[in-house]
Amino acid sequence: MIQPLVSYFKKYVALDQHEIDLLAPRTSQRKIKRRQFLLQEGDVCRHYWFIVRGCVKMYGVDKKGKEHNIEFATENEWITDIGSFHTEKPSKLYIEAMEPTVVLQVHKPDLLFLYVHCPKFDRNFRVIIENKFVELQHHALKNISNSAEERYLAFLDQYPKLSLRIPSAQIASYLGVTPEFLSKIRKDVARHP
Amino acid sequence: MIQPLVSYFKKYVALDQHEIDLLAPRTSQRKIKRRQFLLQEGDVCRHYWFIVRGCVKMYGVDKKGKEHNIEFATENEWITDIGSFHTEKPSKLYIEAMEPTVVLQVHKPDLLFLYVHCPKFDRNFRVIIENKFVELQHHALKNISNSAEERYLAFLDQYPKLSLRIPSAQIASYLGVTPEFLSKIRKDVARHP
DNA sequence: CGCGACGTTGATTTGCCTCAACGATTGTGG
DNA sequence: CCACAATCGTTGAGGCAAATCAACGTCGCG
Repeated sequence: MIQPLVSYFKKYVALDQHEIDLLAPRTSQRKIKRRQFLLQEGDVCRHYWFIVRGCVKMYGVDKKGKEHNIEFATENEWITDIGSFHTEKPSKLYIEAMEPTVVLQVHKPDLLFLYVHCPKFDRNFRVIIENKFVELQHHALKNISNSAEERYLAFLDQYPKLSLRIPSAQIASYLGVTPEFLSKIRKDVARHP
Repeated sequence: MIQPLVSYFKKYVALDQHEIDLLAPRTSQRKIKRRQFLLQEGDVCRHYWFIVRGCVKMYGVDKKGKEHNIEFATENEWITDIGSFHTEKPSKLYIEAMEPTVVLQVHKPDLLFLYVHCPKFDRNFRVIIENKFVELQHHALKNISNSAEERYLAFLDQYPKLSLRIPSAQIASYLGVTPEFLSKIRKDVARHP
């Protein structure tokens, strides 16, 4: 059942049988429907989730009630609110399924156990978060230096599959523009190839 | 000489004498003047830098030649272009001193040596990057969900010392607004307490 | 069938940018 | 020690990118 996860770690430092045996009993599979939540504002985030199948979004809600996406995750990606996970303070974020989704979740005490008993997990999760950091930094820089149209084209370029899979209003939220304005951008882009 | 760094690690998982002895010969102190660079676009980033004294900014330059700050670092903080450091591809970023600055730098082969020979460094650098990730995520979310004035006030609140230490044009660049517009914000804020 | 999710369009408004100009400092070389 | 340049913050006029608000068409689905 944790086969997707074992394959995933081969990209970093592959796990040996002993490590797989440590990991397997500390993950649990969970199925969530479209529009269900893995995390809601106010919850303390106590898990890392590995997406086996499906697609989720992570977002914050501003004082006017608008949602602002900061991260998407699909097959073979990890998602969690690292801030809340560490501090054990209530999260200000939501993680919600955009499709029927299957995750493997690792509970915080189990992850700490893995860190303590096997340094390779420290290593692997260090590299995972480094990659996430690079991606986020790239996104943050583009957001302050490029126009909305440039950001949209960059998104299509960087996440071609995702852009076909999720509603464009979700992309708009991630890019920091309104759905209406993104619609205009799409029209312009279609006109001017 | 590496005393500031040893003290720093006590915040995470403190180093024992053996680990200090591994680390010390693998750091080198470097002094850079105001406006000098630790990294320029096109360089491959081969170091982690720990700021002992001073202050640096990391930024990208857009096609119109404008600088956009994505990170500041001051005493007891690490800075590097993690993307370039990992891939060994040329960086698209600059790291420039805003004040006369003293850093301890760790060269990539030395860091890899530390990772391999002592798991505690994996652990510590995992936690360091996790904290940086949380900070960046916070910033990215604010940038798409708040007005320029709200972002400015949040910056003052989160980095009160830094906001007194660096020119406000640098803050404007970090917040994604022009210096002129930030000036107007400051006037409004001063008027309306 | 009817309802909610989704995308689109247009009219109007606004937050922020551009450009240009101007003091106030600070630094620096003659 | 002064002249001069460079940096830094500020102000104002005008313009544009993107938001707001409202309305409408289409689709998929319960």
